[in-house]
Amino acid sequence: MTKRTDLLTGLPVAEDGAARPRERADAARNRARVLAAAEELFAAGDPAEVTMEDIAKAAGIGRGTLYRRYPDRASIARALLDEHERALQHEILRGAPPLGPDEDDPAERLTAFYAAMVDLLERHVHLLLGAETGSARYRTGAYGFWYTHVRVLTADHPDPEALADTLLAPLAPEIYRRQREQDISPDRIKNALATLARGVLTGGGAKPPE
Amino acid sequence: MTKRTDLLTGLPVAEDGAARPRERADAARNRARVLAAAEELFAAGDPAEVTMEDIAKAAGIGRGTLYRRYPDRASIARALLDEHERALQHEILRGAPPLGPDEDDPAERLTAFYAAMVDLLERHVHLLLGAETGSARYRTGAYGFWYTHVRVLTADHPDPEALADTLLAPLAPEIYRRQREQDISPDRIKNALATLARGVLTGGGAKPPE
DNA sequence: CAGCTAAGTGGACAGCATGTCCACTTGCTG
DNA sequence: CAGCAAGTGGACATGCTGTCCACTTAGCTG
Repeated sequence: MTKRTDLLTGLPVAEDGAARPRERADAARNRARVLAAAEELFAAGDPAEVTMEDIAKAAGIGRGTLYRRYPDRASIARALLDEHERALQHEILRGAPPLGPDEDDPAERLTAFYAAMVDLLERHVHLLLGAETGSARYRTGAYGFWYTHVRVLTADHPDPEALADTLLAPLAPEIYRRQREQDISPDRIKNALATLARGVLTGGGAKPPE
Repeated sequence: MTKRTDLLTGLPVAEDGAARPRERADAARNRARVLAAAEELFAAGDPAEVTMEDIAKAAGIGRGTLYRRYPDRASIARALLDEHERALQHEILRGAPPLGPDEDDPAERLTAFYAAMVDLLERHVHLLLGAETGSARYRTGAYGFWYTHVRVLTADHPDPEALADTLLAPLAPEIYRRQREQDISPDRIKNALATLARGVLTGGGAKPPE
């Protein structure tokens, strides 16, 4: 098992809550450089092509220093992404309707969730693509959160577990990029997803008469 | 631009339809070995981890020989996958209802398509995972076919282009693998997808009263 | 303010996969 | 059976990964 590290600082997590030595000034400066350089590189081209070497060079530090904090490209992207995802998660847990828990109609709440995710994707696809492509994505903490949320929203259906992954699939960053590359606007994507949400959660979906 | 090669034989495609020299016996034997070895390797572990070197070694040929026909792992997986996908495509174009063109209800035809794709996934996830993970998948000829099919089925909706990618997303091999790893049976996945198909295509989905 | 120590740094290194190249071998045809 | 194009396979150059360790430096302590 690899040692757990804090997402933002990249420092080892104190498992026992013991006081952790303060981050040194030079380390903090370099960390900031790394994040800034990485953000820029991810935005500039295909995030999947960005290497640890690129980031180290762009940040003006050595490879060893970079690896000291971040074991791979994905962890850097996640650090950059973290606060944005947290903000949305907070909205869902504590915010106002239609996103928050006081919304009564699951279809509308799912629709709002989809819309919020599209906004997140629109602003940060490059980070999401840099973070985890393919299978690794599903092992992320963030995915777990979205999964649980959708599973709860579909609780009235016979098989929420199977539905949840199905309903989250269209939010995969690769899909979003493809749609945007085809000049499909965020609003059109939101509408398509709303159709999905309402179609699945609004009474319909019963098997037609045999 | 890379030179186009035939999916099955890996030989250069004659752009002008000129007669192509017959494949030599030793070449044919090695091609068979490559495909057999690759099939086995893909099935054995994580297809994404299989390297060209592994395949060459398992097939008992040199790396140069392997690269002569197949430029990368994905093209080998596609060669193995090709006939299976073609069979399904044929069913869709010429087969009987509910998969074929004589099916009148788009919801039922989409449901049948989903079910057929789940069968394909169940049998060949390892090949699909070996073929193209992430973005490359959408540049495949096969994906284009599925896309067109779904776009036609959703033609009555205001935005079939946006919907098509959305509805295809849950069929991504990574999603399927994740669901199966969670012990969700193919049947449950088919049902979830049927919910989707019928929800979106059966009248529902209208915005609720304001 | 000087000395100490652990945190921090960066480049060297070994490992591994890729993709190309080319001298050699072999199947096929005439 | 001779000639040649197709086919073969391993060597090579390249690029990225992740680790390691000798050196540097920030910041505490007396």
